[in-house]
Amino acid sequence: MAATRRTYEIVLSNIETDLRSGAIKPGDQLPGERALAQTYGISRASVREAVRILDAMGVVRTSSGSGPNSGAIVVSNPAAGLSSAFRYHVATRHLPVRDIVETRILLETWVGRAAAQQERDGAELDGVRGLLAAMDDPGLDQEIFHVLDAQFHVAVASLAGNAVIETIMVSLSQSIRGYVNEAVDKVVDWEEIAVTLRHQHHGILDAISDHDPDAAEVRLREHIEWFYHRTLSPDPGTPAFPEK
Amino acid sequence: MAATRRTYEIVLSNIETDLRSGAIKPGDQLPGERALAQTYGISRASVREAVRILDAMGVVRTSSGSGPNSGAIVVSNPAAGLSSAFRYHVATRHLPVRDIVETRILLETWVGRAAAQQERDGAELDGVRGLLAAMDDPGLDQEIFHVLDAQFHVAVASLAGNAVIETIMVSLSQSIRGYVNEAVDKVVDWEEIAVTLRHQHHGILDAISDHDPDAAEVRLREHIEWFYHRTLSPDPGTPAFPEK
DNA sequence: GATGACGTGTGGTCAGACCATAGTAGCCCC
DNA sequence: GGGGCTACTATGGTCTGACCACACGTCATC
Repeated sequence: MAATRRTYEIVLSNIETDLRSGAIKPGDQLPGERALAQTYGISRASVREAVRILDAMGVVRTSSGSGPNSGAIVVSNPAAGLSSAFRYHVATRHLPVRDIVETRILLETWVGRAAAQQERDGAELDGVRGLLAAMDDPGLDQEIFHVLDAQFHVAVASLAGNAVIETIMVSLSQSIRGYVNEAVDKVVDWEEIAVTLRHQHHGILDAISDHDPDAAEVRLREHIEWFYHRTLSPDPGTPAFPEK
Repeated sequence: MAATRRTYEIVLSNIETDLRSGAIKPGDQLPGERALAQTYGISRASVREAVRILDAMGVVRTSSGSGPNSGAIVVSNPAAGLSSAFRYHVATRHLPVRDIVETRILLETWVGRAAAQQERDGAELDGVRGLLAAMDDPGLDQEIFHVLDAQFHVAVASLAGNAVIETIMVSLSQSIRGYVNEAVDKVVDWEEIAVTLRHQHHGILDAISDHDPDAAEVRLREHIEWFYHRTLSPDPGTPAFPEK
């Protein structure tokens, strides 16, 4: 059975080939399901199964209606597919949360070092500073805080200039989002934690701004490890999330 | 439209919840499509779309027939889902091959250092040595060489003991497999390249065996960079693969 | 020019039919 | 009792057709 090619794979491999050759690219509208079914001589249901997979992988987004924004539009959203995959496999315990955090530390510290070593004009960090300023609002809703926090890490990652590492970082962060939210809901001293996080963020951005890669690395490592121990690993003996 | 929950997502979220809670785990057989459709009060087609996604993510594998091995069986194959996602997004040029190689270098050197620092009994590297011995066969088919090469890297990664990094490494490697194969088919001095690769592999394993993380890191970096320059980047001006 | 109605093509979902596959149970023979 | 064969059943895989909601574009009317 594994050796038999599924019908929907015809669509998948053709679309991958077209993406690769540049015949279709992000922003383009694919032919409709009925048209693709006719083109490949298969049923519309098989086309739909292929499109479902592409949708889950972040390659297309679909919407009904008519006009140029309808149907399957090619997009570039790798973090969608990757974070889903990570999430399922965390749930199966095949990818332990502890390993995810360790991987995040590796990637984030690399990103911090790289960002600290980049030449840049003074205005380039203004967007990041704006994020930190928004996060410094003491009355900020906890959920918004986390959204901004994620945006801060993405912004730092994009400074480093490696799209793959940025994507993996985002995906890993999103894959444990649910567990983190649950853990944060249980802590009694969220305000105290937020104060420390804000302080750590500023330290990280200062290190990058000051072109100090060693400080950036140390501070990012401390930041992630500290938050991990305060939330996902409060007690070494009582994991609140899938562990092997 | 994005705010409206798709019917198949009911199945997806329920299965993720069950995985997370341990109610189902790898090896288990899911209820049949018709049974799931009845359970959730939806059509079988919607169930199929959910199962397609899980299949693509490496969470289930499906086969027809009857008995305990039929239907959708839960598996743990994260590299399947991740490498597909990477591959599509390399094809869209959103994830440049150059960034993938840089990420591989970061992960492989980390793995090499970690493996070199692990305590182990002498027999633990025998499997890896066996791989290198197999690769040293001068008459080895090129395709088999690459299979063994990939196994070598996986074996080194598993020595380091981080399942997430190992999975990402495998996925990244697989995502550019096609481009590498095409590039290798074009080189005229494959035998010369293979001799160098064999030499590099032995050096890497020696460094790990000798508990020398610095040497392991240096040799892994050289190994990947050298191969990249000899194959995927022969001429800086003529990329043979999607680049931005 | 603005608004509303209509038509068309889109994806989303459902139901049903049929096929190939893989196991299991039952029956028959040695 | 064991082995082989057949029939049955449940499985996924694929196809067909129907219907719905949606979004746009066109045309007619004010």
